[in-house]
Amino acid sequence: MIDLKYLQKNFDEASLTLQKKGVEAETLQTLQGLFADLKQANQALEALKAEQNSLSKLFGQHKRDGKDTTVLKSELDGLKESIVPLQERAREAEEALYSVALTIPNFPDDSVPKGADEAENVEIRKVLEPRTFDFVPLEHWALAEKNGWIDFERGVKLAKSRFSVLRGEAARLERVLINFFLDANAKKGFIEQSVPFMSNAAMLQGTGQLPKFEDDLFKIEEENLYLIPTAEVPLTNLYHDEILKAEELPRLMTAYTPCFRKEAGSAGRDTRGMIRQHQFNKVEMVAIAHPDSSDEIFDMMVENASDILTALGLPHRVVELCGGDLGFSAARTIDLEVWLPGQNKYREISSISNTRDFQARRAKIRFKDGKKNRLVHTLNGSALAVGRTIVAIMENYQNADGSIEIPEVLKKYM
RNA sequence: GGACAGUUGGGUGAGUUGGCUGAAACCACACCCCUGCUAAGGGUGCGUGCUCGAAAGGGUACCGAGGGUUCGAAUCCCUCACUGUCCGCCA
Repeated sequence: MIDLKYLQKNFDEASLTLQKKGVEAETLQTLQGLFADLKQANQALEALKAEQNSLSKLFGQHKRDGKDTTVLKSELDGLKESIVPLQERAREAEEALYSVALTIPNFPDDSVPKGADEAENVEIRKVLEPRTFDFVPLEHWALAEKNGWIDFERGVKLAKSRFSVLRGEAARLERVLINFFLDANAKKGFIEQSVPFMSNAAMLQGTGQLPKFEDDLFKIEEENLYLIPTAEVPLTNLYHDEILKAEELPRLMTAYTPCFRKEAGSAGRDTRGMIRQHQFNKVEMVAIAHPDSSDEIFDMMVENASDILTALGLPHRVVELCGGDLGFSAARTIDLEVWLPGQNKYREISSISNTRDFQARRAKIRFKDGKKNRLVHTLNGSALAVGRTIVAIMENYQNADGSIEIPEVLKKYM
């Protein structure tokens, strides 16, 4: 959630900044109005409550002293009655405020490039030269068929479309990649965690998936739980509603989890192959950081993910997202896009974001800064998406006969 | 799934004949003093959110969550969640 007090004091600036993310000034006007309403409603209510409290105290005293209380009682009865509508008004004002506030995206950093969509993202650098093929490289789904690696049909039979089954070497490669990623992250100081793959609504609100993006989540109705769309949710919320000591920062965490997404709104996109599945595996990094060091940690996370791709010998590029392509919670995001020779294009394989205090405010994650409690910064990033790494290995390491080499660094794991 | 018990501040834990308890005491922690050596003594401070205030300080809310009774609830009632124990079931 954005800082409403900041919005109130710096409306024009804030409104300009959020334009980058496509938020209308009008919406912010409304929000500001609701914030003022709530304040006013609370002030009126609290004044009466104060009176009620002190008179009730007096009432008790009179009772004990055996004094007459009939006058006080009728006064209090009147007060009580006049409090009811104020209470209702305050409740409504709060509801109205949050129903809007929770749907406003984070402020992008000043450094974020302007732009409407992914076409205007900015390439920062390329790493590794794509190899040249003396044959026409195949797409991964064709290679999967040749090698019997992926059973798309039976995945659909077991669940529904956008589910698949990995077989033999491919299944093993998946397991090996997870280990490789976790080990690499551990070397950078990320502590491995094994977390629930389901999450309750409060946690999902903490990281920003709810209430706005409920349609993207698989929900278990009877239990009031959701399948996690990313390990960012459990990892970040590990410290939900906690106050950490300054010296406990940063907390660096990593976890392997499957991720579940309905992919609502991407109908027809990437339907062939395993680029976009309802369930995919991912190893995630999350950092809970002191505000002063979140930029430094962000760079470290980008470097870590990029280094992993380099170690796998996978050509990729580092891309800074423009305002229009930035996610809801992110102040800044760098994507790593891996080269897919079969598709002849770069495709996202990792996304690293600094959400600043946006998630921390929702999830109430603070730290003691001397006497005061301050919001932490939270960061998250994939290192890496497992399924897409398999796709990248297949396409980049394919031979003319359709067989696939295993990258050197993975051989000791296989 | 069934039965019973419980859920208070960083921890242990009082308070459950409703008011003087936002919360005793102890521990932990921070600062200060004494002392002078590996141990101890004394003092002060020490929950969170919102809000008013330049600050000092004040108001309000929170004793698992939500609702109810009442002039007034940590204390009474209802619903739910969670924890513990026993039974059942089970990888």
